[in-house]
Amino acid sequence: MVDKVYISETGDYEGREVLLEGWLYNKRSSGKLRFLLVRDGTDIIQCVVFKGDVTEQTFEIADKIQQEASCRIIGTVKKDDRSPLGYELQVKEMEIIASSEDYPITKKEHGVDFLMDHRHLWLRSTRQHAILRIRHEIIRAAREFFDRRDFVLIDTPIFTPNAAEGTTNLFETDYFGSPAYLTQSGQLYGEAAAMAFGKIYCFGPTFRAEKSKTRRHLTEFWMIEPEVAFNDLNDNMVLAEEFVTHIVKSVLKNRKRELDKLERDTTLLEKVEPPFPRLHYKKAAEILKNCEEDFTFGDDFGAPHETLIGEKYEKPVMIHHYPAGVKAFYMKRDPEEPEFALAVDMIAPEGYGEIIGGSQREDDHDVLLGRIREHNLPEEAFQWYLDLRKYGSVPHSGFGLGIERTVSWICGLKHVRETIPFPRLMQRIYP
RNA sequence: UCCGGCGUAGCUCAAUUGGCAGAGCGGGUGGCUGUUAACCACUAGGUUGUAGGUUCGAGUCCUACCGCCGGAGCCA
Repeated sequence: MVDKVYISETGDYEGREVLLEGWLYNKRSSGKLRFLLVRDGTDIIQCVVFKGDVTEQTFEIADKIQQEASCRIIGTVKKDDRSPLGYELQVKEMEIIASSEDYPITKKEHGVDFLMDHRHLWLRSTRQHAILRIRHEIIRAAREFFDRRDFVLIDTPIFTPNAAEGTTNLFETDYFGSPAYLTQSGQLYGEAAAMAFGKIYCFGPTFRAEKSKTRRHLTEFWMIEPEVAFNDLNDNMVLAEEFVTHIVKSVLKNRKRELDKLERDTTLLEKVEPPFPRLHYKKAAEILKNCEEDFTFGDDFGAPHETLIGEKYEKPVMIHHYPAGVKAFYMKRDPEEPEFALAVDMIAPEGYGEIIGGSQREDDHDVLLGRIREHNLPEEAFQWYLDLRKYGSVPHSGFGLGIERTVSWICGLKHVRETIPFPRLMQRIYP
């Protein structure tokens, strides 16, 4: 009985006969030789079929097998320095499990739209493997970071009865005859959980119905949001920079191969280390003034502004104390300068823009109630949220990190659509 | 919603001033004992996004529409 092995394990079987199961990635030939590149998800191995070594039937199979046909191959593992894997398989027998007629994704380049129409098949390519393995590592490291610090994972609801910040950018669904909305953030529920458990995080999909057609936007994306009781804005920034550092270091350590595959220059990633530069909004606005970029003091920063500031530093930058008027109702204002909110955005370097948005939350019941009224929000819907300020309110803060933008930055991609297995964009909900 | 760009073979693209619609890849057939996006020869493959207009003649110029891409706003 031959051992069935994964390609990633073949190094342990040098000189031995093994059984591989996989799909044909590519095929080349030369006279009486057939070179089959076979993948099984763990890696790719070149299988060499020599006409003199196999039956006529096996050689025929090796000759005719189509791209992405599934197959079973028995052969001997041989060390070979010409192989990227270090090993290849000298084939003895093979069989086709299922054929693959006219596989649409060929070896030549394709356009993005075509590839996105075939996203279910595109996932089989090596570049997508590298990106999605890095995504996995980022998520793994993010959870590890909070788990090690004894944060409790609290899953927040996806159906919500009302909008946190107005309904225009929310997806509405029919919830047994009443409108319900897909969540745009777990934060408010995270605050309730932080009052119960002290330090928590939530991790789940979020939905924005904004008609954004840019390389940074998805309508469905994943966000990881910690919330910590008794943390002020400064604690929040320390947590954020340590968190991002842990993620970057984990990827550099555990996914070197994938970064190489993507030809990512890791020079700047290797410099990610606390402390990150911190910029008061006023200071950031001053930088923009010197850049001749169109900007009015008091406005929020647009994407070009963020890029400009982000490119001035080698590490991620944290901009804090935004004008209260441009920020959400739940953000606490600085008692020293009440025109500014205790908010912080983290801007990734190399033009990747905002990856984190966070703040210290308003913890005073009456002030918060006033804000809800100022914003014309439905007061009754926020009773439970106001309760958190009625029963033992404490200073607290948190932030949300966008997974796809983080993957995009760390992988050095120019578009977020490749960072999620099945992206949902304004113009795309297939496949 | 606004601004800009692009729609030609299954895919990626070319077609000079408006003058015979082409190449590579992929498919098919044949050849080669070490290929690395293998190579070589042959072969099939087209309502040039749609509708109208200008012209002797439109892939090319004009109008409208459709689709996609990028950017702005909004945000992670």
